[in-house]
Amino acid sequence: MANTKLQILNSAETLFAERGFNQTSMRDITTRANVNLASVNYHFGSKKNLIQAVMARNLDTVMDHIEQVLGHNTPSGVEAVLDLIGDSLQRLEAIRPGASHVLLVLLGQAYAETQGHLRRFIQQQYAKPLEALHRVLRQALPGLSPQALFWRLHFAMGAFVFSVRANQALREIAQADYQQQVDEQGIFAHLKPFVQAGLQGKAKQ
Amino acid sequence: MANTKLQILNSAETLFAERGFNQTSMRDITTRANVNLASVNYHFGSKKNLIQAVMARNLDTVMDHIEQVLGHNTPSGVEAVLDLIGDSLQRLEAIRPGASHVLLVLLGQAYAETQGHLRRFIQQQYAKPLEALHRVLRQALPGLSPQALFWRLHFAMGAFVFSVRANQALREIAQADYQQQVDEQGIFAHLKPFVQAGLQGKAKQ
DNA sequence: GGTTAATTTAAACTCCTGTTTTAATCCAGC
DNA sequence: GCTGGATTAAAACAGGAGTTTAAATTAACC
Repeated sequence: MANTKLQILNSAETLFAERGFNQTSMRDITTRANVNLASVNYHFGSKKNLIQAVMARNLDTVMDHIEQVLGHNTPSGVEAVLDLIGDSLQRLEAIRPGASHVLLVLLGQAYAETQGHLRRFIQQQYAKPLEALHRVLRQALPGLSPQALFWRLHFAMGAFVFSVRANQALREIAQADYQQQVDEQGIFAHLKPFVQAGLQGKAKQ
Repeated sequence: MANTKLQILNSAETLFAERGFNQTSMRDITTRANVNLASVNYHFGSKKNLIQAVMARNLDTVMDHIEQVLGHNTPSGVEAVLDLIGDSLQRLEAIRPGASHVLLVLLGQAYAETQGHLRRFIQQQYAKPLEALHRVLRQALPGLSPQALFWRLHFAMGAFVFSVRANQALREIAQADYQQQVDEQGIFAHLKPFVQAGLQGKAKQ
């Protein structure tokens, strides 16, 4: 069946998001998917390829939307750009519930891993929409030098990615210390003003 | 010799910072240190304990300084708090060159790991200075609710930690794309205004 | 319906991991 | 100089990892 491939993809996606790439073995994946161990290598070639496939399935949706929107309008202002990203994630979430969380966790791991093969994969595979995003942000932040923008974008991504990565732990702490029930969107609501202010803050000196 | 323990510590520190905890095997460590494989378990008990020992050696210096300064003065304003952290890192750097970079990379990994045993270790071991830092930041940012401050602190840490974690890759990109030579302090110079603006940005709604 | 290709299966393979064991060696203190 | 605890050394251990193999099964096509 072509079902096997899909079951592997779903199983891997769930486990990757829960435990991370390295903490998830092929045996974990195939057991959960009720398929044979060797089928992963048969259908995907290697674990590395499977990781990229899981990544691509989620990121494609988001990047397609971003590319499409930026093809028509040019959002003005940092907030509009951040909203575009938020909207794209919500679109993914509508298509497959839970997928936006999964994607963010995977993204976090992709940028946190030492080797960086996933990071290269992303930058090559989605060069066009990423460049478009960079372009509108340059326009929205004319006061920043290219270097400053480069770093701030990565700081923003770091804040983003980190908050999702440590999501579970942080949510537990937040709940214990502040009796505060937090969901994914609640975190995003806190994140947006932070990133927006950080990007717009006046440059050094 | 008591030298063995120190050589292990130094070797592990270097390799952890370069490749990460999981990508560094005990054999890597002992080979580099020119000591026997079993000596790690003899002197430290386990790899997990070794990781904590490496962490503690660096974090102790920084936290001691922070605790001491906050015991005397109360810095007013976000910038002063950020400068205190920066100064503490520079102090560590003065004692052992390269150590501040190592510490930041280790911190990043500590907060990025899935299990989080290092995160718990840090929060227990350094509860007092961390609480003091939290206190002065509350005073410096009276407009933020406890919940908002909680999240922004973690966003800030994420930006911080991420930028150091992806340090090597980002520096290569920055150099290739912008002919920009960047060192550790150069990144910090970019980071400070971002975090400062992010922390001070007006809360949502 | 028989043939061929695609897929699934069970098992083994190879490599690497952290840890433990047991013997050898070192080095004080008497 | 000898004794006894501390340290180092070589080797093996036990378990888990990703991948490969070769046979069995299923599916598709003429």
